[in-house]
Amino acid sequence: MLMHAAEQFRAICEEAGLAVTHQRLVIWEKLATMPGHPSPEEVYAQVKEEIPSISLATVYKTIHLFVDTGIFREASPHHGSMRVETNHEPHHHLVCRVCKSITDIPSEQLGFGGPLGDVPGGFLVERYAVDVLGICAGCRKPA
Amino acid sequence: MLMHAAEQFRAICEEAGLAVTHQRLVIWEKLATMPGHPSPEEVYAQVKEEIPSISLATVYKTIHLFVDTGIFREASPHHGSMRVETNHEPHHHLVCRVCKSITDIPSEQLGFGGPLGDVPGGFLVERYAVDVLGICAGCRKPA
DNA sequence: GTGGTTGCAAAATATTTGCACACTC
DNA sequence: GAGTGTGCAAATATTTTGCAACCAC
Repeated sequence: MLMHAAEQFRAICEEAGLAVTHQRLVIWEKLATMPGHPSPEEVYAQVKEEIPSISLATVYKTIHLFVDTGIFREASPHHGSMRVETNHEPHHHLVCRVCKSITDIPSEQLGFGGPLGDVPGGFLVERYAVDVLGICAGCRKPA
Repeated sequence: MLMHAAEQFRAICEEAGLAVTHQRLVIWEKLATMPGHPSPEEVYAQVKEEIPSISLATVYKTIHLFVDTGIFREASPHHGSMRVETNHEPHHHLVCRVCKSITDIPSEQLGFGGPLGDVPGGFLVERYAVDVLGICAGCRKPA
C-alpha cells in the first residue's frame, strides 16, 4: 500500500534511530525526487525554495547522516581529493568503505570485460572502471 | 631495450609535444614509482625532497598536463564535489570524459554480476560499482 | 629571442566545525 | 526537561589563477 511521503520518512527514521525534523524531511523528499546525481549545493538550492532559512551546513550534515545510515549512497565512492593512477596495467579497485583504502586487482582476476565501441544510446565505450566495494581484511579484524 | 628514465621521459614529451623541464621530469619519475593512488599533496611531498623550491601549484598544473595528454590517468573519473545517488535501483554509470556527465544504466543491461562475499585476500565484497567510460552521444556530434 | 613554465601569493571552491539557540521525543 | 538538531560564522581543505621572473627550444 502507498504511504504518504512524510509517513514513509517517519518509518525510515524510526528504523535508523533518527529524530524527524522538518529540515530532514524536506531534504529527503527533494533527494528522492531529484534525477541524476545532485551535489550538496544543488540540494541546498532545492530545499531553500521550501525552507528559505536552511543553511548549507545543515544540508551537508544531513546528507552525511543519510549516507552513514544507508538511506542514500554516494555516487562516487572515492571523490575526496584528486588521485593519480600510477598503475598502467589493466586493473580494477577494491575500495574499503571503512578505511577508504583503494587496492588494485588485475583485470583478469575479476573476469570482467564488457564490449567496447558503440552501445545503444550513442555512447562510445572506451573502457570500464570497476570498483569492488566492501571491507578490507584489516578493517574486518576488531583491530 | 631499456632506456634511462630521463630518455624515456624525453620521448614521451616529444610524442605529446611538451617541453622537458626538470620539474616535469622529477614529478613524472616520482609518479611512476609511487605505489597506490597518490594525491597531489603526496606527490608534492615526494618531489620536494629533490626540488625543495617546487610549488604545489606547479605539481597541480603538471598533473593536469599529464592527465590531459594521457601520460597518466585519474583514479576517480568523477571526484570533484560530492554527489548523492538518488536512484535506488541496481545500476551502473556511463561517464562522459568530455562533458563529465553521469548517466545511469540498469545493471541487467550491462550483464555484469561478480561474486559477493569473501574473496582471496580477505576482502569482503558487498557490491560492484561499474563506470563505463567514454564519450556521450551529445559530445560526439560536432556540436 | 620568444613563448611556454615556474613560484608566489591571492582567490575561488568545497567542506567542516564551534557554539548558542531551538526543537523533538 | 534532556539531549539532539539547526543556523551562523569562522576555520579547513582543495584547487585555480594572475603575474613577473626564468628556462627550454
